[in-house]
Amino acid sequence: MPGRGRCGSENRKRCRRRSIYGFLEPCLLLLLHGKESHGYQLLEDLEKFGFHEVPADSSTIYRMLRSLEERNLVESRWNEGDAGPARRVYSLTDEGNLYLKSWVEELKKTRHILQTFLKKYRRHMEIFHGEND
Amino acid sequence: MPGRGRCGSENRKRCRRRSIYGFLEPCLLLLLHGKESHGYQLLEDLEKFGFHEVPADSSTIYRMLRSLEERNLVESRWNEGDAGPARRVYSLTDEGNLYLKSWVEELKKTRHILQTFLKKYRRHMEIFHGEND
DNA sequence: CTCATCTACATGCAAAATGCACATAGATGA
DNA sequence: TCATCTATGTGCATTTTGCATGTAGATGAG
Repeated sequence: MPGRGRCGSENRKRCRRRSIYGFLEPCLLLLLHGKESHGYQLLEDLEKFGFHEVPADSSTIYRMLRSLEERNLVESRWNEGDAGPARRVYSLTDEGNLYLKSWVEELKKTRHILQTFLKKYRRHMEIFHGEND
Repeated sequence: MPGRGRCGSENRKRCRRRSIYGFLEPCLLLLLHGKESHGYQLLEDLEKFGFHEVPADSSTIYRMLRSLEERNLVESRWNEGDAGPARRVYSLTDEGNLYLKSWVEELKKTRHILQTFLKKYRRHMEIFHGEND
């Protein structure tokens, strides 16, 4: 069931996200690495990264895939052979592979900044409250 | 010199960010933890987190601080005593302190997802190319 | 056969975040 | 006097994204 809310509780509207921005993009690229797939499948496979909630709406995923295709990072073909409605099957291009690689470098830096932040916070807590977490 | 470009090279326009979304918010809160400060100072102090480029424009920082104040997470007063132009000095409220704490929990989850992603990528590289990174 | 449901993809719209250009204004020193 | 630095802010356009909704073939129950 795609298109469901992402923010946990019911009637909250448009809550702040507080997660990695555009992280959907490298996730899709990595899922497509060495294994072609289609939007609806990718939506389900995103779970594998350990999100508590799906990090994006289905519409966002379809749009992201089209955006990747416009930038020649993935390519698509129609698969009408199998059961069910036709699917647009995406696969990674060589360029997309390189792009994924650059994303990984970026995410390593992000991890480092995150470490710095959390270390800094812990130090603060030790000084101000004698707590540690 | 605030207001400079953020994307490294010169003529590129509006490049994709590929970093943590809204990460500015917890950074500002942590910088204000136990030490009041003003926008222009905070802009410089952001370096301490190890960013390669400042993660936000000065206008974004000032707007973010106002937004935090509207949500009662920080409070401000005017400091006109010292040298130079008047500064709006912000300090963390109790509520803001709790909010920072919740941000930290969120960022720990983010760190975990990031680890999962990078591990998954490394595994792929080992399988597909015999490389490891 | 009919109809609800599931799978799959897509669009329209509005809200939110944010970069860039620019405005404002006091302080400072040449 | 005037350029420059510090400091805060606004206006505008672009990008991203959630939510609602549309379309359409496939599938199974009745």
